[in-house]
Amino acid sequence: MTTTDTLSARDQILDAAESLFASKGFGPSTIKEIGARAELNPALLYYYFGSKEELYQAVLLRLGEGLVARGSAAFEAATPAESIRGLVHAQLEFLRAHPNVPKLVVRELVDHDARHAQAVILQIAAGLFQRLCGVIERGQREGSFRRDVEPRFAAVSIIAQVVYFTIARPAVGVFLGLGPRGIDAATTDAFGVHAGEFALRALSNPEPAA
Amino acid sequence: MTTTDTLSARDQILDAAESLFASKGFGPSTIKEIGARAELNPALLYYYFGSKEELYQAVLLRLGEGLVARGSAAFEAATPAESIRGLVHAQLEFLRAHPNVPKLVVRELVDHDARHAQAVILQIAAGLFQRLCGVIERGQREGSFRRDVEPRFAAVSIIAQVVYFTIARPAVGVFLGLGPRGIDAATTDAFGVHAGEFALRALSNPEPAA
DNA sequence: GTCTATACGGGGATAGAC
DNA sequence: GTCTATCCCCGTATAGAC
Repeated sequence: MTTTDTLSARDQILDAAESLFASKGFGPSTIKEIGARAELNPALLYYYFGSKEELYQAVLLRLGEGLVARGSAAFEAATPAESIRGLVHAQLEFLRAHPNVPKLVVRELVDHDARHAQAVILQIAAGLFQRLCGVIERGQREGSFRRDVEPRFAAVSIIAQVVYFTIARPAVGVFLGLGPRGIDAATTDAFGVHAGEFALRALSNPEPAA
Repeated sequence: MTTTDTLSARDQILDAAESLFASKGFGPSTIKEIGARAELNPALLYYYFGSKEELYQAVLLRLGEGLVARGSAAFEAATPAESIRGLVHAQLEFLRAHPNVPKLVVRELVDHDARHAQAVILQIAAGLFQRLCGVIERGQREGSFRRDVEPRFAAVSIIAQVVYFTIARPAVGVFLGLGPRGIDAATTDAFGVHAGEFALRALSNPEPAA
């Protein structure tokens, strides 16, 4: 089982690094800690990845792959409105299930101005953002959405709600009067519904006949 | 000028630490760098603050004070709609002028689950969030805003747009087709207008007579 | 209050055995 | 491929002169 073990060791390191980078950031996470969490020798990291920084990039790359997939189903909905509801719901679900994703991406944004995350950002841009814009434009053509909205700004507003809620969870909990740990699954679901409807009301055409 | 020099040294350290923590994060910022940027001996840091962590807390505390002030004027507008427009504009202006603020706060959220930022979060909650909720509720009572919206969720959605746009600037630039550095002042202003109108359309009552 | 000098630990990374 | 041992630098923090 040499091959299996090889893959497994590499993945063990990636898993350990992902959770450590997500919880502590790049700088404070140490090679020795990553090795310990992976239950492997820290020196293996250099065998597989060459350096701590290259390991970091590999983690980001692997993360980006799973991110787009989850939202894709939403774009097959019949109406633009359903697509948007589905997308918000799917993204919120995904981010809740994988809290490392937004943490790592946002950390990369503020820590390194996204220098290591260009590939991930392009993935998201092509896989989610552009398609969301397409859905909005379709709604505008079909007359259900108002035309005096810049589709790309609207897409930013939609994504912003989901991402902010996830990232700023401790602050949002305090804002809502629930305490820094007070956001539960029910609140998250309720906010997901709100975010979708909020966006749809902002987009909906007051004169559907126009 | 002993007193002046004393204050000035302390503030020089705070200024240097603020910009360094904002640009590199807490972990990677070193005592020696902070001293160098402040043009003072690194050992002074311990004289004034006791430790690197206590210095960090002092930076966060000082930052929180200026944050609320800028938005406060908006709450004196005549109508809820004007308050929301004014708040979005003022916050976007403030965040653009002080890019350290969102960076440090978000960094603290993801790095330490906001453990060091509790005081700042409470400040924002009391000084901005609650008042924003109050404005929304007033609009609902007066009939200009629809009543089937949870005011606190709506407030989160409003803040989310502004914060996300600021924090995720490199990603948003790519999304908009402008490149990672492509967001200029005009785009920021345009988005600010959009964000305000987006929220107001989502809130506005379709049957103003109700 | 401000500086110099230094202790001390822990960091990333490498050499080389197996 | 995996491990042991270790180098060397740089980090925080302190002691003590001025």
